[in-house]
Amino acid sequence: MDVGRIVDTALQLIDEVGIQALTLRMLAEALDSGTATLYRHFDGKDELLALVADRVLGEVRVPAEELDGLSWREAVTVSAKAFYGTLCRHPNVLPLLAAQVPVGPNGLRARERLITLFLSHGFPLGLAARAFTAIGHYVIGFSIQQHGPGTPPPEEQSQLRDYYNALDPASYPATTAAAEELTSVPLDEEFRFGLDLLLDGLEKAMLDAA
Amino acid sequence: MDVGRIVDTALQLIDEVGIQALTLRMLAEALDSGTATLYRHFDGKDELLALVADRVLGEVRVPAEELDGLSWREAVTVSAKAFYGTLCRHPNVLPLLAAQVPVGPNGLRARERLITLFLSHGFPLGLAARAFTAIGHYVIGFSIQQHGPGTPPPEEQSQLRDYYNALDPASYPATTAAAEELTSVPLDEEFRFGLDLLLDGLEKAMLDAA
DNA sequence: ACCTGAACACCGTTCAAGT
DNA sequence: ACCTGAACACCGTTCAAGT
Repeated sequence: MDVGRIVDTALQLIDEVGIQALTLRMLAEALDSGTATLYRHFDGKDELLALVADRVLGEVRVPAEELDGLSWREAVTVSAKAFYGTLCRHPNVLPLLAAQVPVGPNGLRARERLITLFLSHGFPLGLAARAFTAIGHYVIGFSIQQHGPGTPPPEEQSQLRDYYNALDPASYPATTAAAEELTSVPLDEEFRFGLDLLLDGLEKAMLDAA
Repeated sequence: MDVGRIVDTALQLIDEVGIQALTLRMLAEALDSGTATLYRHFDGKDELLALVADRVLGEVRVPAEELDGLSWREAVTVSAKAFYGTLCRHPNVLPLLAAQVPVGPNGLRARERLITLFLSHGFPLGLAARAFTAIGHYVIGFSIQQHGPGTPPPEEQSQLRDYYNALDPASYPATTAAAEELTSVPLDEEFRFGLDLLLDGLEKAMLDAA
């Protein structure tokens, strides 16, 4: 039994039941083993979870050919969407990615690629570094807010709308007026909206720097 | 013993030891009580944590007078900085705020106020709603990334720089080149940078809509 | 009627005993 | 030398017994 299979199984279980509900006993049983055996392959639950987080980051696939010939703006959009898509496939893993700066091998590779992308399009080093950080924050922040109170996404959206609509309009005139807008916009579209805000800002920063 | 005192004490303990390390026994002892007694005031640890999260949101104070006469851009900046400042005082609470859409009374009030701010400056309803979401995502996402691997902020920044610098420059040329930029920029400045990107984008969206 | 000590089922982790 | 059953300390939660 190698670490890869343990991490794969842990990710599968987390996708099904969440981080909170994953227990080492459950994981051991799924691997036809015992909890004590697991400890021979990693140092504790926290380290295992870090491996799972990096495993998910490794799932983000942006073939270099796909970015060839694109403007930096298009290339960043493709990359951010790929990242976002992967996070949406593993919503239960999001708290792990948000809780700390990812420094596993796959996290480092992703960081390296995006900073290189900015540099290759003439961004000054400082702007490239901060652009990377801002976009990373945005994608993770957006994804984590989206997959909120545990319930499945479609249910949740309409539940949230019901909640907003049930509020007293006298106390919350703006929130109730915007209830439809806050919850009915397709999430992909809302993701694009915020991303475009950031890209508009970066475009302006590049013009100002030139 | 009222719920307010329980939540205040829980927040104090979380500020000191973190969410993971807070136990109901510890909380009960700090209140000179027993765990069973706590359950008469809330339904379980999760509900208590939701109360703590909303308690923190209630700490964000932006007096209406302070926003009088400001442009929407200035007013949003003041509000976002106040929010950010409060989150920095309670970094251990961040995972709670990121894990779900805050629907407690203080969360609702904050949402209402910011959407109203946009509306009062002529933003269309849809743009106001999405601007609120984008900025909320950004502030929480930025804050949560900033307070990463458990270690205190100053240590962490230099630790992270050492980590980046120790990488093989042949494998990670961009990351090592940007190591200084990634970790040495004052955090407040970096926060402002990303926020300004968003505000630039919103300004453009307003011009396009007009 | 209200409160709570003590117990319950279960967790992450460890280690002495097995092979 | 390697593996692991069984135990340890402790968790969130519950309830029957006290006041």
